[in-house]
Amino acid sequence: MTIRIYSTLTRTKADFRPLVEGKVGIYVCGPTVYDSAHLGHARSAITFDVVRRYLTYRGFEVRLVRNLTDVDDKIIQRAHKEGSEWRKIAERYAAEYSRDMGDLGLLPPTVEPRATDHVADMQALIAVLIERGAAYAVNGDVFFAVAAFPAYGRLSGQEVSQVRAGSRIDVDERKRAPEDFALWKSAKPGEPSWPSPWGNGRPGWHIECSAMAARHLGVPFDIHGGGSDLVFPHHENEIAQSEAATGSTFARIWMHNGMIRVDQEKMSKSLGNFSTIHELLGVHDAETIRAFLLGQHYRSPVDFSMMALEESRRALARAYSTLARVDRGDWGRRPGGAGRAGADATAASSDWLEVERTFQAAMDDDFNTARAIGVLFEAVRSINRLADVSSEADSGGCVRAREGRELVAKLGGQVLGVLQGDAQAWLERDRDRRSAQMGLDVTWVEEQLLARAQARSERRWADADAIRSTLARRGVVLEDRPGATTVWGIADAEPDAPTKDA
RNA sequence: GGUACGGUACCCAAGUGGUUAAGGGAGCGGUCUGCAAAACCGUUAUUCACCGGUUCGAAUCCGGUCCGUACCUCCA
Repeated sequence: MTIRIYSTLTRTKADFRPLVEGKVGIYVCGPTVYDSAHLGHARSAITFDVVRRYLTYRGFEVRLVRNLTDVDDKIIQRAHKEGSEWRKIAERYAAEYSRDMGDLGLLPPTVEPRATDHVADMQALIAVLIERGAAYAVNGDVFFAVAAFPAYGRLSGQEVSQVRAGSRIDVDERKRAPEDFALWKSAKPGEPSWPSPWGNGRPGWHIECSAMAARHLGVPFDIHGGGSDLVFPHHENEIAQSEAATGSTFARIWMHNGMIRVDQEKMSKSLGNFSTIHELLGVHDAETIRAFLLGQHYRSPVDFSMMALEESRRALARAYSTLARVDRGDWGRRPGGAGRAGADATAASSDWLEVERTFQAAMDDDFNTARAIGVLFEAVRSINRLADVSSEADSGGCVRAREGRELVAKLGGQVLGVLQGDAQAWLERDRDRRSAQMGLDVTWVEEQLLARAQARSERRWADADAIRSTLARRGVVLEDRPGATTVWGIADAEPDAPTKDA
């Protein structure tokens, strides 16, 4: 089975054949480091983290390049506003981004190039463009001449005439045509600048990606990724610059992730409706955020809400409790559960080889993580069924359940970055976090548990139940396990009722 | 105005020509349990915004209508 990938360039899925057998080069547009990263940045990064992980799982040697734009108008503005130095701003937010991505469980990119380390590469590229007549210098600025690149607009489906009709284009007398864009900006007082053949200045935004991709992957390369809001003009301009300069294809496949929406609007800095990654990680586990994002296809817009995140948390908690159950060898408590039909279903769905094949088929189809997660949840149910009907720890059913547990952890962990690590520890962290959020006195809960255990051992059921109700009113739910042990957890909030915080 | 993408159950969501329309959340009924919880079983879309058309066959293709979102030089 071959992997099929949707390319924005062709608007269709096609079989993936890398340029070099067994190897894949990917370039993803990273952030401009002028402020904290929000969920939208996380989505893009996680999308391509999973692309990379899956291709690696399928045996490819992946080289992932994700840049940092560390010189830009917004960085300079921010520095002026804070009375700071632009390099310090860039440094601060680059470090924060790196920390956030690590916290979200992203594998570090193979290379994380910075624009300021590639100014010479950009200048060389600009020089070639001027030499070829695709760019022109005017008083220290250099512009790309869109007219010199007839294929301009192919990626976004825009026509130059229509672009020109757009009212948002800056009128700039120095440009030959309104759609031309800056490759090099002449230095202004108080702004960072580098010497160049056209005078002191700094690079335009688009040229950095062309230069860094060429430097770290060579041209052409396999996959270029980024948010769908970058299709026009950023990626369109990258193509124009790179292909006008080299005469060759730039990126073979263009992948774009969809935007995050809040109340039917795009989450963005300018609208102010964003949640930073750091804030979200204060409320939810990284894997919950990953599961939420990966629960829908990467190209679709996703509507963000705290309720939706909470649903993902519950789903993940269910999977984790199954893994933990297998780990502690909790077998055969409800032999009647599955029934005849259930037993057949179990046999069919606990064919782990088949499960892995189905998972692969989902991921092969343009990285359909939503379907892949569905496969994992079906496996979780099978594991529970097996555990329900099997009792001897060395019986076939228990062995199969353990194998299933390993498979779920392997696929989830290696490919999606969820369900990795110790299941019991995840559940405990989840409980601790939620009890803290509710302001629950854990010591008091433990005392109640002891009192109830005493009552139960004396068969004072009414007293035991009274304690259960008292705890329930505080949102604590009890689970009596085999033996004399009782574990406690936090009850799920009513779906429609807002969470009480008083 | 131009360019794309989308509208599937109570909610989220996968499915883009053909067996019972994934999965998750929520609800309800049941098994199990001292009572519970968890888990499991069953159940909640004869139907995929609406109207036409193509086809032996359509959620899926085509045309139209309505609604939503994004992009059109700040954006992941």
